[in-house]
Amino acid sequence: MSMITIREVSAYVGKEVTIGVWMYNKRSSGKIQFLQLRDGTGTIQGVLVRNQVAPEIWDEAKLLTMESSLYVTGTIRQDDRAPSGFELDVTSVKTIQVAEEYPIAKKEHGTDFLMDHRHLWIRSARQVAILRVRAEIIRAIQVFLDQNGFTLVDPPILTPSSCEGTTDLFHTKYFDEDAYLSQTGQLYAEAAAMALNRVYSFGPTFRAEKSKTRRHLIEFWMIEPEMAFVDHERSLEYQEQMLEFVAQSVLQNCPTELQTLERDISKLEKIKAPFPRITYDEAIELLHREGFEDIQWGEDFGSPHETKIAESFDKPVFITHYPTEIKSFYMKPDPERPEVVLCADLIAPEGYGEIIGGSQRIDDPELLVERYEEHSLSKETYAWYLDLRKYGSVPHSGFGLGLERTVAWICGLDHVRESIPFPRMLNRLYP
RNA sequence: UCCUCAAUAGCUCAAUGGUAGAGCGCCCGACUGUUAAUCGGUAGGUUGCAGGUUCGAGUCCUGCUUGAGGAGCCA
Repeated sequence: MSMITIREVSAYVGKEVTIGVWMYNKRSSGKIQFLQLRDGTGTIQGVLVRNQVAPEIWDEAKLLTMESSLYVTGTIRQDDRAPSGFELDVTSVKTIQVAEEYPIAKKEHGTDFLMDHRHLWIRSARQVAILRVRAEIIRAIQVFLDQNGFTLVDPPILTPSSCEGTTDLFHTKYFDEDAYLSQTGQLYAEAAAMALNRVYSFGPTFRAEKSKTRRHLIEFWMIEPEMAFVDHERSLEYQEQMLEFVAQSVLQNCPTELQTLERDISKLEKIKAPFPRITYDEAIELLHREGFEDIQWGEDFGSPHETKIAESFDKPVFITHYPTEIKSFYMKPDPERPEVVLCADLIAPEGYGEIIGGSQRIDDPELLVERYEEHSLSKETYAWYLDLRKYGSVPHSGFGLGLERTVAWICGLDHVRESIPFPRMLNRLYP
Protein backbone atom coordinates (compact mmCIF):
# COMPACT_ATOMS: atom_id res chain seq x y z
CA MET A 1 0.00 0.00 0.00
CA SER A 2 1.31 3.42 -0.98
CA MET A 3 1.22 6.76 0.82
CA ILE A 4 0.39 9.28 -1.91
CA THR A 5 -1.03 12.77 -2.49
CA ILE A 6 -4.29 13.51 -4.26
CA ARG A 7 -2.39 15.03 -7.19
CA GLU A 8 -1.08 11.53 -7.98
CA VAL A 9 -4.30 9.50 -7.83
CA SER A 10 -4.62 8.96 -11.60
CA ALA A 11 -1.57 6.66 -11.45
CA TYR A 12 -3.14 4.48 -8.75
CA VAL A 13 -6.51 3.46 -10.20
CA GLY A 14 -7.59 0.12 -8.73
CA LYS A 15 -4.88 0.26 -6.07
CA GLU A 16 -5.21 0.70 -2.35
CA VAL A 17 -3.55 3.90 -1.09
CA THR A 18 -3.32 6.01 2.05
CA ILE A 19 -3.59 9.84 1.90
CA GLY A 20 -3.13 12.42 4.65
CA VAL A 21 -6.11 14.76 4.31
CA TRP A 22 -8.39 17.37 5.83
CA MET A 23 -12.14 16.92 5.49
CA TYR A 24 -13.63 20.13 4.10
CA ASN A 25 -17.22 18.89 3.89
CA LYS A 26 -19.33 15.81 4.44
CA ARG A 27 -22.63 14.69 2.97
CA SER A 28 -24.24 11.62 4.42
CA SER A 29 -27.40 9.63 4.29
CA GLY A 30 -28.36 6.72 6.52
CA LYS A 31 -26.19 4.15 4.86
CA ILE A 32 -23.66 6.09 2.79
CA GLN A 33 -21.19 8.82 3.68
CA PHE A 34 -19.45 11.12 1.20
CA LEU A 35 -16.29 12.67 2.67
CA GLN A 36 -15.04 15.72 0.78
CA LEU A 37 -11.28 15.51 1.26
CA ARG A 38 -8.42 17.87 0.44
CA ASP A 39 -4.70 17.60 1.00
CA GLY A 40 -3.45 20.85 -0.52
CA THR A 41 -2.55 19.14 -3.82
CA GLY A 42 -6.14 18.52 -4.83
CA THR A 43 -9.51 17.27 -3.70
CA ILE A 44 -11.19 13.87 -3.86
CA GLN A 45 -14.44 12.41 -2.58
CA GLY A 46 -14.19 9.44 -0.22
CA VAL A 47 -17.16 7.09 -0.26
CA LEU A 48 -18.18 4.84 2.66
CA VAL A 49 -21.05 2.39 2.26
CA ARG A 50 -22.35 1.11 5.59
CA ASN A 51 -22.58 -2.59 4.85
CA GLN A 52 -19.20 -2.60 3.05
CA VAL A 53 -16.95 -1.21 5.79
CA ALA A 54 -16.19 -2.33 9.34
CA PRO A 55 -18.70 -0.85 11.84
CA GLU A 56 -15.92 0.90 13.81
CA ILE A 57 -14.69 2.60 10.61
CA TRP A 58 -18.23 3.76 9.82
CA ASP A 59 -18.64 5.17 13.33
CA GLU A 60 -15.24 6.87 13.30
CA ALA A 61 -16.05 8.60 10.01
CA LYS A 62 -19.37 9.80 11.42
CA LEU A 63 -17.52 11.72 14.14
CA LEU A 64 -15.43 13.73 11.66
CA THR A 65 -16.17 17.47 11.58
CA MET A 66 -15.19 20.13 9.04
CA GLU A 67 -11.39 20.49 8.78
CA SER A 68 -10.73 17.37 10.84
CA SER A 69 -7.40 15.77 9.91
CA LEU A 70 -6.99 12.10 9.15
CA TYR A 71 -5.22 9.39 7.22
CA VAL A 72 -7.70 7.82 4.85
CA THR A 73 -7.09 4.46 3.20
CA GLY A 74 -9.03 3.12 0.26
CA THR A 75 -9.08 2.09 -3.37
CA ILE A 76 -8.91 4.66 -6.16
CA ARG A 77 -11.72 4.30 -8.66
CA GLN A 78 -12.40 6.13 -11.89
CA ASP A 79 -15.88 7.68 -11.77
CA ASP A 80 -17.53 10.02 -14.25
CA ARG A 81 -19.79 11.38 -11.50
CA ALA A 82 -16.78 12.92 -9.72
CA PRO A 83 -15.68 16.40 -10.85
CA SER A 84 -12.03 15.30 -10.83
CA GLY A 85 -12.85 11.96 -12.46
CA PHE A 86 -11.71 9.89 -9.48
CA GLU A 87 -13.15 8.71 -6.20
CA LEU A 88 -11.82 6.85 -3.20
CA ASP A 89 -13.66 3.79 -1.85
CA VAL A 90 -12.73 4.14 1.80
CA THR A 91 -11.69 1.00 3.66
CA SER A 92 -10.11 2.61 6.70
CA VAL A 93 -10.03 5.94 8.50
CA LYS A 94 -7.39 6.92 11.04
CA THR A 95 -8.40 10.18 12.70
CA ILE A 96 -5.53 12.53 13.61
CA GLN A 97 -7.74 15.21 15.16
CA VAL A 98 -11.44 15.92 15.28
CA ALA A 99 -11.51 19.66 14.61
CA GLU A 100 -13.43 22.16 16.71
CA GLU A 101 -16.30 23.94 15.01
CA TYR A 102 -14.74 25.60 11.97
CA PRO A 103 -15.46 29.33 11.73
CA ILE A 104 -15.44 29.59 7.94
CA ALA A 105 -18.71 28.30 6.60
CA LYS A 106 -19.59 27.26 3.08
CA LYS A 107 -21.69 30.34 2.45
CA GLU A 108 -20.58 33.90 2.05
CA HIS A 109 -18.62 35.98 4.58
CA GLY A 110 -17.77 39.64 4.94
CA THR A 111 -14.32 41.05 4.24
CA ASP A 112 -13.57 41.90 7.85
CA PHE A 113 -14.40 38.39 9.05
CA LEU A 114 -12.34 36.75 6.32
CA MET A 115 -9.35 39.02 6.97
CA ASP A 116 -9.49 38.22 10.69
CA HIS A 117 -9.38 34.54 9.72
CA ARG A 118 -6.85 34.86 6.92
CA HIS A 119 -4.80 31.99 8.42
CA LEU A 120 -7.80 29.69 7.81
CA TRP A 121 -9.18 31.46 4.75
CA ILE A 122 -6.10 30.47 2.71
CA ARG A 123 -7.30 26.84 2.93
CA SER A 124 -10.26 27.55 0.64
CA ALA A 125 -10.08 26.50 -2.99
CA ARG A 126 -10.04 30.02 -4.40
CA GLN A 127 -7.26 31.21 -2.12
CA VAL A 128 -5.20 28.08 -2.81
CA ALA A 129 -5.53 28.79 -6.55
CA ILE A 130 -4.38 32.39 -6.09
CA LEU A 131 -1.34 31.39 -4.06
CA ARG A 132 -0.41 28.81 -6.70
CA VAL A 133 -0.65 31.42 -9.48
CA ARG A 134 1.42 33.82 -7.38
CA ALA A 135 4.14 31.18 -7.05
CA GLU A 136 3.97 30.50 -10.80
CA ILE A 137 4.32 34.21 -11.60
CA ILE A 138 7.40 34.46 -9.38
CA ARG A 139 8.85 31.32 -10.94
CA ALA A 140 8.21 32.58 -14.47
CA ILE A 141 9.83 35.95 -13.75
CA GLN A 142 12.90 34.26 -12.35
CA VAL A 143 13.12 31.86 -15.31
CA PHE A 144 12.79 34.74 -17.77
CA LEU A 145 15.43 36.85 -16.06
CA ASP A 146 17.74 33.87 -15.67
CA GLN A 147 17.41 33.04 -19.38
CA ASN A 148 18.30 36.64 -20.20
CA GLY A 149 21.47 36.69 -18.14
CA PHE A 150 20.25 38.51 -15.04
CA THR A 151 21.78 37.77 -11.64
CA LEU A 152 19.70 37.92 -8.47
CA VAL A 153 21.05 40.33 -5.86
CA ASP A 154 19.37 40.86 -2.51
CA PRO A 155 19.19 44.47 -1.37
CA PRO A 156 19.06 45.38 2.34
CA ILE A 157 15.71 45.83 4.06
CA LEU A 158 17.02 48.13 6.81
CA THR A 159 18.23 51.32 5.19
CA PRO A 160 19.66 54.57 6.51
CA SER A 161 17.34 56.83 4.54
CA SER A 162 14.62 57.17 2.03
CA CYS A 163 15.46 55.98 -1.45
CA GLU A 164 12.85 58.04 -3.22
CA GLY A 165 12.47 60.78 -0.67
CA THR A 166 8.75 61.22 -1.08
CA THR A 167 6.63 58.59 0.59
CA ASP A 168 6.32 57.89 4.29
CA LEU A 169 8.72 55.32 5.66
CA PHE A 170 8.55 52.94 8.58
CA HIS A 171 11.00 54.12 11.18
CA THR A 172 12.92 51.92 13.60
CA LYS A 173 16.03 52.14 15.77
CA TYR A 174 19.27 50.61 14.54
CA PHE A 175 21.12 50.52 17.86
CA ASP A 176 21.89 54.24 18.34
CA GLU A 177 21.05 55.26 14.77
CA ASP A 178 17.78 55.78 12.94
CA ALA A 179 16.82 53.25 10.29
CA TYR A 180 13.96 52.79 7.87
CA LEU A 181 12.35 49.79 6.21
CA SER A 182 13.19 49.76 2.53
CA GLN A 183 10.65 51.15 0.09
CA THR A 184 12.67 50.01 -2.94
CA GLY A 185 15.82 48.07 -3.69
CA GLN A 186 16.54 50.09 -6.81
CA LEU A 187 19.51 52.19 -5.76
CA TYR A 188 21.30 49.09 -4.45
CA ALA A 189 20.39 47.22 -7.63
CA GLU A 190 22.06 50.02 -9.61
CA ALA A 191 25.25 49.50 -7.61
CA ALA A 192 25.02 45.76 -8.26
CA ALA A 193 24.50 46.33 -12.00
CA MET A 194 27.87 48.12 -12.09
CA ALA A 195 29.35 44.90 -10.66
CA LEU A 196 27.32 42.20 -12.45
CA ASN A 197 25.90 43.98 -15.54
CA ARG A 198 22.33 42.68 -15.48
CA VAL A 199 20.78 42.11 -12.09
CA TYR A 200 17.46 42.03 -10.35
CA SER A 201 16.33 42.36 -6.80
CA PHE A 202 13.30 40.58 -5.42
CA GLY A 203 12.04 41.33 -1.97
CA PRO A 204 9.50 42.97 0.29
CA THR A 205 9.14 46.75 0.37
CA PHE A 206 7.32 48.92 2.88
CA ARG A 207 5.33 52.12 2.55
CA ALA A 208 3.78 53.83 5.56
CA GLU A 209 1.22 55.55 3.35
CA LYS A 210 -2.34 55.95 4.55
CA SER A 211 -3.52 54.39 1.32
CA LYS A 212 -6.80 52.51 1.49
CA THR A 213 -7.73 51.29 -1.95
CA ARG A 214 -7.97 47.98 -3.76
CA ARG A 215 -4.52 48.55 -5.25
CA HIS A 216 -2.49 49.25 -2.10
CA LEU A 217 -0.71 47.22 0.53
CA ILE A 218 1.60 48.48 3.27
CA GLU A 219 4.02 45.61 2.64
CA PHE A 220 4.41 44.42 -0.93
CA TRP A 221 6.97 42.60 -3.07
CA MET A 222 8.83 44.10 -5.98
CA ILE A 223 10.96 42.66 -8.74
CA GLU A 224 13.46 45.32 -9.79
CA PRO A 225 15.73 44.55 -12.75
CA GLU A 226 18.60 46.94 -13.38
CA MET A 227 20.67 46.81 -16.58
CA ALA A 228 24.04 48.35 -17.41
CA PHE A 229 24.56 49.57 -21.01
CA VAL A 230 20.80 49.33 -21.64
CA ASP A 231 18.83 52.39 -22.72
CA HIS A 232 15.20 53.30 -22.10
CA GLU A 233 13.87 51.74 -25.32
CA ARG A 234 15.58 48.40 -24.75
CA SER A 235 14.28 48.38 -21.19
CA LEU A 236 10.69 48.63 -22.46
CA GLU A 237 11.30 45.59 -24.65
CA TYR A 238 12.47 43.57 -21.65
CA GLN A 239 9.39 44.64 -19.74
CA GLU A 240 6.89 43.57 -22.38
CA GLN A 241 8.73 40.33 -23.12
CA MET A 242 8.82 39.49 -19.43
CA LEU A 243 5.09 40.06 -18.97
CA GLU A 244 4.28 38.03 -22.07
CA PHE A 245 6.39 35.19 -20.67
CA VAL A 246 4.61 35.45 -17.31
CA ALA A 247 1.14 35.36 -18.87
CA GLN A 248 1.98 32.43 -21.15
CA SER A 249 3.54 30.50 -18.26
CA VAL A 250 0.44 30.94 -16.11
CA LEU A 251 -1.84 29.93 -19.01
CA GLN A 252 0.24 26.83 -19.60
CA ASN A 253 0.94 25.74 -16.02
CA CYS A 254 -2.11 26.89 -14.06
CA PRO A 255 -5.18 25.97 -16.16
CA THR A 256 -7.10 24.44 -13.24
CA GLU A 257 -6.30 27.39 -10.99
CA LEU A 258 -7.54 29.87 -13.62
CA GLN A 259 -10.69 27.77 -13.93
CA THR A 260 -11.22 27.87 -10.16
CA LEU A 261 -10.80 31.65 -10.33
CA GLU A 262 -13.20 31.82 -13.31
CA ARG A 263 -10.65 34.00 -15.06
CA ASP A 264 -11.43 35.13 -18.63
CA ILE A 265 -8.58 33.35 -20.43
CA SER A 266 -8.96 35.43 -23.58
CA LYS A 267 -7.84 38.51 -21.64
CA LEU A 268 -4.59 36.76 -20.71
CA GLU A 269 -4.01 35.42 -24.22
CA LYS A 270 -3.83 39.01 -25.47
CA ILE A 271 -0.80 39.77 -23.31
CA LYS A 272 1.72 39.58 -26.14
CA ALA A 273 4.60 41.90 -26.96
CA PRO A 274 4.88 44.53 -28.26
CA PHE A 275 2.68 46.67 -26.03
CA PRO A 276 1.39 50.04 -27.25
CA ARG A 277 3.39 53.10 -26.21
CA ILE A 278 2.04 56.60 -25.85
CA THR A 279 3.85 59.63 -24.56
CA TYR A 280 2.68 61.66 -21.61
CA ASP A 281 1.77 64.42 -24.08
CA GLU A 282 -0.40 62.05 -26.09
CA ALA A 283 -2.00 60.74 -22.90
CA ILE A 284 -2.96 64.29 -21.91
CA GLU A 285 -4.53 64.81 -25.34
CA LEU A 286 -6.38 61.50 -25.07
CA LEU A 287 -7.77 62.50 -21.67
CA HIS A 288 -8.88 65.88 -22.97
CA ARG A 289 -10.69 64.15 -25.82
CA GLU A 290 -12.34 61.77 -23.34
CA GLY A 291 -13.72 64.57 -21.22
CA PHE A 292 -11.05 64.93 -18.54
CA GLU A 293 -10.60 68.60 -19.28
CA ASP A 294 -9.37 69.48 -15.79
CA ILE A 295 -5.95 67.86 -16.13
CA GLN A 296 -3.14 70.16 -17.25
CA TRP A 297 0.30 69.38 -18.67
CA GLY A 298 2.65 68.97 -15.73
CA GLU A 299 0.19 67.24 -13.44
CA ASP A 300 0.46 63.59 -12.53
CA PHE A 301 -2.30 61.18 -13.46
CA GLY A 302 -4.75 59.97 -10.84
CA SER A 303 -6.34 56.55 -10.81
CA PRO A 304 -9.38 57.58 -12.89
CA HIS A 305 -7.01 58.98 -15.54
CA GLU A 306 -4.94 55.79 -15.63
CA THR A 307 -8.08 53.68 -15.91
CA LYS A 308 -9.41 55.77 -18.80
CA ILE A 309 -6.10 55.51 -20.67
CA ALA A 310 -5.97 51.72 -20.09
CA GLU A 311 -9.53 51.33 -21.39
CA SER A 312 -8.38 52.65 -24.75
CA PHE A 313 -6.22 49.56 -25.29
CA ASP A 314 -6.76 45.82 -24.93
CA LYS A 315 -3.16 45.25 -23.84
CA PRO A 316 -1.02 46.83 -21.14
CA VAL A 317 0.08 50.29 -22.31
CA PHE A 318 3.32 52.19 -21.69
CA ILE A 319 3.03 55.89 -20.90
CA THR A 320 6.44 57.42 -21.57
CA HIS A 321 8.25 60.75 -21.18
CA TYR A 322 6.61 62.23 -18.09
CA PRO A 323 7.45 65.79 -17.03
CA THR A 324 10.76 65.88 -15.18
CA GLU A 325 9.21 67.84 -12.33
CA ILE A 326 6.81 65.13 -11.20
CA LYS A 327 9.21 62.20 -11.42
CA SER A 328 11.98 60.84 -9.19
CA PHE A 329 15.33 62.59 -8.89
CA TYR A 330 17.36 59.79 -10.53
CA MET A 331 15.54 59.72 -13.89
CA LYS A 332 17.49 60.81 -16.96
CA PRO A 333 16.11 63.78 -18.88
CA ASP A 334 15.42 63.31 -22.58
CA PRO A 335 18.52 64.89 -24.27
CA GLU A 336 16.26 66.52 -26.88
CA ARG A 337 13.61 67.65 -24.39
CA PRO A 338 15.00 68.11 -20.88
CA GLU A 339 11.55 68.98 -19.52
CA VAL A 340 10.62 65.31 -19.80
CA VAL A 341 12.44 62.19 -18.60
CA LEU A 342 13.20 58.84 -20.23
CA CYS A 343 10.70 56.89 -18.20
CA ALA A 344 7.60 54.76 -18.59
CA ASP A 345 4.78 53.53 -16.44
CA LEU A 346 3.07 50.37 -17.60
CA ILE A 347 -0.68 50.51 -17.02
CA ALA A 348 -2.47 47.15 -16.89
CA PRO A 349 -5.89 46.68 -18.51
CA GLU A 350 -9.16 46.22 -16.60
CA GLY A 351 -8.42 48.96 -14.08
CA TYR A 352 -5.51 47.26 -12.32
CA GLY A 353 -3.43 50.40 -12.60
CA GLU A 354 0.31 50.89 -12.75
CA ILE A 355 2.14 47.61 -12.41
CA ILE A 356 5.59 48.71 -13.63
CA GLY A 357 7.48 51.97 -13.24
CA GLY A 358 10.84 52.31 -14.93
CA SER A 359 13.35 54.71 -16.39
CA GLN A 360 16.79 55.28 -17.74
CA ARG A 361 18.91 56.58 -14.83
CA ILE A 362 21.00 59.73 -14.69
CA ASP A 363 24.63 58.82 -15.46
CA ASP A 364 26.11 62.34 -15.28
CA PRO A 365 27.51 63.02 -11.78
CA GLU A 366 27.08 66.81 -12.06
CA LEU A 367 23.41 66.54 -12.96
CA LEU A 368 22.85 64.08 -10.12
CA VAL A 369 24.37 66.55 -7.64
CA GLU A 370 22.00 69.21 -8.99
CA ARG A 371 19.08 66.89 -8.39
CA TYR A 372 20.25 66.20 -4.82
CA GLU A 373 20.00 69.94 -4.18
CA GLU A 374 16.64 70.37 -5.92
CA HIS A 375 15.17 67.49 -3.92
CA SER A 376 16.92 68.45 -0.64
CA LEU A 377 18.67 65.09 -0.44
CA SER A 378 21.59 64.72 1.94
CA LYS A 379 24.94 64.57 0.09
CA GLU A 380 26.39 62.47 2.88
CA THR A 381 23.60 59.90 2.82
CA TYR A 382 23.69 59.60 -0.96
CA ALA A 383 27.46 59.83 -1.37
CA TRP A 384 27.72 56.14 -2.24
CA TYR A 385 25.06 56.50 -4.95
CA LEU A 386 27.01 59.39 -6.51
CA ASP A 387 30.11 57.18 -6.50
CA LEU A 388 28.41 54.97 -9.10
CA ARG A 389 28.64 57.99 -11.47
CA LYS A 390 32.23 58.81 -10.55
CA TYR A 391 33.87 55.45 -11.17
CA GLY A 392 33.05 54.32 -14.69
CA SER A 393 29.54 55.69 -15.11
CA VAL A 394 27.55 54.01 -17.90
CA PRO A 395 24.07 54.42 -19.40
CA HIS A 396 21.75 52.13 -17.49
CA SER A 397 18.06 51.52 -17.03
CA GLY A 398 15.79 49.60 -14.76
CA PHE A 399 12.24 49.07 -13.67
CA GLY A 400 10.20 47.83 -10.76
CA LEU A 401 7.27 45.44 -11.08
CA GLY A 402 4.74 45.28 -8.25
CA LEU A 403 4.11 41.60 -7.65
CA GLU A 404 0.73 41.84 -5.91
CA ARG A 405 -0.82 44.08 -8.55
CA THR A 406 0.45 41.69 -11.20
CA VAL A 407 -1.03 38.70 -9.36
CA ALA A 408 -4.34 40.53 -8.88
CA TRP A 409 -4.43 41.35 -12.59
CA ILE A 410 -3.52 37.87 -13.85
CA CYS A 411 -6.01 36.26 -11.43
CA GLY A 412 -8.73 38.86 -12.05
CA LEU A 413 -9.05 39.73 -8.33
CA ASP A 414 -10.99 42.76 -7.20
CA HIS A 415 -8.49 43.58 -4.41
CA VAL A 416 -4.73 43.05 -3.94
CA ARG A 417 -5.30 41.80 -0.39
CA GLU A 418 -6.00 38.31 -1.76
CA SER A 419 -2.82 38.24 -3.85
CA ILE A 420 -0.42 37.77 -0.90
CA PRO A 421 -0.68 35.13 1.84
CA PHE A 422 -0.82 37.53 4.77
CA PRO A 423 -1.51 41.10 3.63
CA ARG A 424 -0.31 44.02 5.70
CA MET A 425 -2.80 46.83 5.28
CA LEU A 426 -3.76 50.09 6.86
CA ASN A 427 -4.87 49.25 10.43
CA ARG A 428 -4.41 45.53 9.90
CA LEU A 429 -1.40 43.67 11.27
CA TYR A 430 -3.26 40.50 12.39
CA PRO A 431 -2.91 37.62 11.78
C1' U B 1 -5.75 63.84 6.19
C1' C B 2 -10.52 64.24 3.45
C1' C B 3 -15.37 62.28 1.26
C1' U B 4 -19.26 58.34 1.25
C1' C B 5 -21.40 54.07 3.52
C1' A B 6 -21.92 50.49 7.34
C1' A B 7 -22.01 48.01 12.54
C1' U B 8 -28.42 43.34 15.07
C1' A B 9 -27.45 35.35 16.84
C1' G B 10 -21.01 31.85 15.32
C1' C B 11 -21.71 33.73 9.80
C1' U B 12 -24.82 36.52 5.94
C1' C B 13 -28.77 39.67 6.57
C1' A B 14 -34.31 41.34 7.89
C1' A B 15 -37.23 44.17 11.37
C1' U B 16 -43.41 52.12 9.66
C1' G B 17 -40.51 54.96 16.63
C1' G B 18 -44.58 50.00 19.45
C1' U B 19 -43.58 41.72 21.55
C1' A B 20 -35.84 41.32 18.09
C1' G B 21 -36.69 37.41 13.12
C1' A B 22 -34.98 34.35 8.76
C1' G B 23 -31.32 31.52 6.04
C1' C B 24 -26.69 29.09 6.73
C1' G B 25 -23.53 26.76 10.56
C1' C B 26 -23.49 23.90 15.43
C1' C B 27 -26.31 19.90 18.10
C1' C B 28 -30.35 15.81 17.77
C1' G B 29 -33.20 12.77 14.27
C1' A B 30 -34.57 10.68 8.95
C1' C B 31 -32.59 9.25 4.25
C1' U B 32 -27.96 3.89 -0.28
C1' G B 33 -25.02 8.57 -5.19
C1' U B 34 -24.71 13.25 -2.46
C1' U B 35 -22.22 17.77 -5.44
C1' A B 36 -23.18 24.85 -1.14
C1' A B 37 -27.20 17.50 -0.70
C1' U B 38 -32.28 17.34 1.09
C1' C B 39 -36.20 16.99 5.08
C1' G B 40 -37.84 17.56 10.50
C1' G B 41 -36.50 19.49 15.36
C1' U B 42 -33.52 22.00 19.54
C1' A B 43 -30.36 25.67 21.34
C1' G B 44 -28.42 30.36 20.25
C1' G B 45 -29.19 38.17 21.57
C1' U B 46 -26.28 43.61 26.94
C1' U B 47 -28.83 45.32 18.58
C1' G B 48 -20.29 48.29 18.52
C1' C B 49 -19.46 52.05 22.96
C1' A B 50 -21.17 56.61 25.79
C1' G B 51 -24.82 60.15 26.17
C1' G B 52 -29.52 62.57 24.51
C1' U B 53 -34.87 63.12 22.52
C1' U B 54 -39.45 60.22 23.54
C1' C B 55 -44.85 57.30 27.22
C1' G B 56 -41.68 53.98 24.36
C1' A B 57 -35.28 53.68 20.52
C1' G B 58 -32.29 48.21 16.79
C1' U B 59 -34.79 52.48 14.36
C1' C B 60 -34.24 59.64 15.55
C1' C B 61 -29.97 63.20 17.41
C1' U B 62 -24.64 64.08 19.27
C1' G B 63 -19.81 62.18 20.20
C1' C B 64 -16.51 58.07 19.97
C1' U B 65 -14.67 53.20 18.19
C1' U B 66 -14.20 49.65 14.37
C1' G B 67 -14.74 48.23 9.36
C1' A B 68 -15.73 48.88 3.91
C1' G B 69 -15.35 51.78 -0.76
C1' G B 70 -12.95 56.01 -2.82
C1' A B 71 -9.53 60.57 -3.12
C1' G B 72 -4.54 62.06 -2.44
C1' C B 73 0.25 59.21 -2.71
C1' C B 74 2.09 55.24 -5.16
C1' A B 75 3.77 49.54 -7.36
